[in-house]
Amino acid sequence: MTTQRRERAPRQADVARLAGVSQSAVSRVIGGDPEAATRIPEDTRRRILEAVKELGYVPNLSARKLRNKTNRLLGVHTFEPVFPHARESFYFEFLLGIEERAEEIGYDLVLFTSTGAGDGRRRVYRDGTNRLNVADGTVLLGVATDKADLARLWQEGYPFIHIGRRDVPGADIPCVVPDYFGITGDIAGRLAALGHRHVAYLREDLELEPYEDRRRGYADAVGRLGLTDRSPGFRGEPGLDDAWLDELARGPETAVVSESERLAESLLRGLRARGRDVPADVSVVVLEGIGPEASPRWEHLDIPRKEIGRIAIDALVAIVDDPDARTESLDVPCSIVDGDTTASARS
Amino acid sequence: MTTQRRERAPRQADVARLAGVSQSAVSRVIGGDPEAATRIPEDTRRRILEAVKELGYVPNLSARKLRNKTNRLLGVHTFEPVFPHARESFYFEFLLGIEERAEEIGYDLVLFTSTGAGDGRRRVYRDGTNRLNVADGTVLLGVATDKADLARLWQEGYPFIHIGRRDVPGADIPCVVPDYFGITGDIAGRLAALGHRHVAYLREDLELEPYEDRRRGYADAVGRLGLTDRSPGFRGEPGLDDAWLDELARGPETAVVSESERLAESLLRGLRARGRDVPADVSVVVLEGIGPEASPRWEHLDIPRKEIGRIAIDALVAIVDDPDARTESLDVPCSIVDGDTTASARS
DNA sequence: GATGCTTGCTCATACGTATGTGCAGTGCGC
DNA sequence: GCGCACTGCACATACGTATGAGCAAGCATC
Repeated sequence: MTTQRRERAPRQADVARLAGVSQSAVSRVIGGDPEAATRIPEDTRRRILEAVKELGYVPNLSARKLRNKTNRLLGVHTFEPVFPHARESFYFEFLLGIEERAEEIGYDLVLFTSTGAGDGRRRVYRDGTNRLNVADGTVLLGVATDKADLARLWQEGYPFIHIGRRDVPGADIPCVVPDYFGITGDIAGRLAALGHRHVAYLREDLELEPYEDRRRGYADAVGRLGLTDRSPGFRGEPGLDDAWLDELARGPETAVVSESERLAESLLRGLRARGRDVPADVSVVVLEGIGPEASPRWEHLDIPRKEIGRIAIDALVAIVDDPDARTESLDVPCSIVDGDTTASARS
Repeated sequence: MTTQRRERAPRQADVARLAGVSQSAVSRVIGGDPEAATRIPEDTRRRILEAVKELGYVPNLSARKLRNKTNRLLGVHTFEPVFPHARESFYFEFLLGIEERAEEIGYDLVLFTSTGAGDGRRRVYRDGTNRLNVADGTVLLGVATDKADLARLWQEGYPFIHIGRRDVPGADIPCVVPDYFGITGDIAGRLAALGHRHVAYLREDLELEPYEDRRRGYADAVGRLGLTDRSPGFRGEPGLDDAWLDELARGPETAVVSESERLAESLLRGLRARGRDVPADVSVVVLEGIGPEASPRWEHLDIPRKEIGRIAIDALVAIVDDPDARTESLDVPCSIVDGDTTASARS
């Protein structure tokens, strides 16, 4: 092994010349092709490996990928900045799972992170070029998903999977998604089991797919369980106003499902201002992962993010291995974290 | 543009067939080769671009890189986890500068982030393969730099630059480094200008390159300015003990340079316990970027991290463009942030 | 001693792109 | 009516790797 800095990277042909064999012999030894490797005797094999060391040969990944169509490199692309802190704590656990699983199965990870447009949004395509294709496949994340990019990736046949459900007309985007539909149904069921018959729903002013699933799951359960909900949120109106708080304080409702901690907090303030409390008069469940430091200890939905990250990698690898395999969206069960904000219905 | 999902990615040859030209004509139109493009009439050009749209052609980056040896992709590799929060705030600004500058000059960024070894350290090589070589060059960061990796990259001739000085015997690693030597000299100069003649130095128990530079810069200035320093830190002993605090409280020293805020804080406590205060009796300057919320407002060293990130990209691109250009380490001037912890020497 | 199997390789080719060279056709000058 | 420059492409090749096919030598078998 020379300590000289090289002028040109050596290729297999150089190794071959030094070892006195052909380039293909080198390739077989390097690649560890198991069937053919046995046909190369230990002696030749050693000569080749010595030449590799001597020249400091390192395989050219681009050539490999061109030939093999595979790299053992998986990408992670976020449609919004990863570096900025704001959303980071939310995505952190996904990334942990992704990283963990990728390493377990011997894939390397690259994180794509350039901003093509000037608007801070991450885009996949930059003047007609798909940067992702240096990796065998990519996990996509982020609320600000660019659907045009998604559609194009799908149409292009590039192997990818999206964390969180995203619908694109005409394409069926492979996703791994928290089972919001099921868990909001379970939450309604739990409230019903506590004796609550009149319930309400607090809706955020956002029309993203994850919210749709929660709303459908809740509505489905309300119907199935014969509950009554006359809240604005249930009818499709976001927010929480004084008129509705007045009505809630007077009315028969004994339980509320809130799409966010923020809404739940103003609900709590509003109720207390009207002489009512949680959970004595009204039970509250929050549909969002919230930190352990929250007060009160909201009963809430927990998304198994790390697990989802791991599942995303497995699903992606399946797609990479067989691009024709139709991958349906994968639902991952969520759980309910007990808190201090639910109780039996007052009789 | 068909909305069908494709079986196989179209190549330039497919586009050429559809447009009734040769593959090379397609390449010239796509690549925008300016000299040759003029020789292709608008009509043919349009036919080709239409075929590109029709087939949804996207260039193959691996083939391009194999042929061109360039991607317009730059890598960022951290020798320690990026995702975990601990060190993040420190590296955050570097990354901002890197990202900003890369975008300005039309390069895309990929962040390498797999852990080869089980010890959580990021390594560049994974069973003899250098993952970085999917990018044209890479910016390396992190305190836990693996010097063996660095040496191998250098020997391999791979274009890279390290943020922060790192010395490897036999190789000269291209670095962009905060000019600790210069700025600690300036700090000593500033103290001298305030009339301090007897000074002291508080040393961390770490032997990393950045600390060496600060120590050399300080020592050099002390000698040059004719100051006196009889502190353990100046002699090479780390830490701060009661014996020394007693001596400092009694002795002639009127100014202290501290390698960290942590040390400065215990210094402050020790002095106050002995009836002395900062800056009335002793001036203190801290050699580390500290948050604005610190109290007292330490006079301290400021590292222009974003600027360093930007410079790293420019230096890297220079190396990528001409691998033979010997890139000396780049010193980036630091500045002193005024605080409430220095004053003129008591007379 | 002809046949066939095994060993230990080499040869040739394909992956998709970019580019130097070449060549047929057209228009112009004389 | 011929030479010449210019236009508008096509042809061929190289980048570095992996792999199916093939081939010579050696050995065993009948």
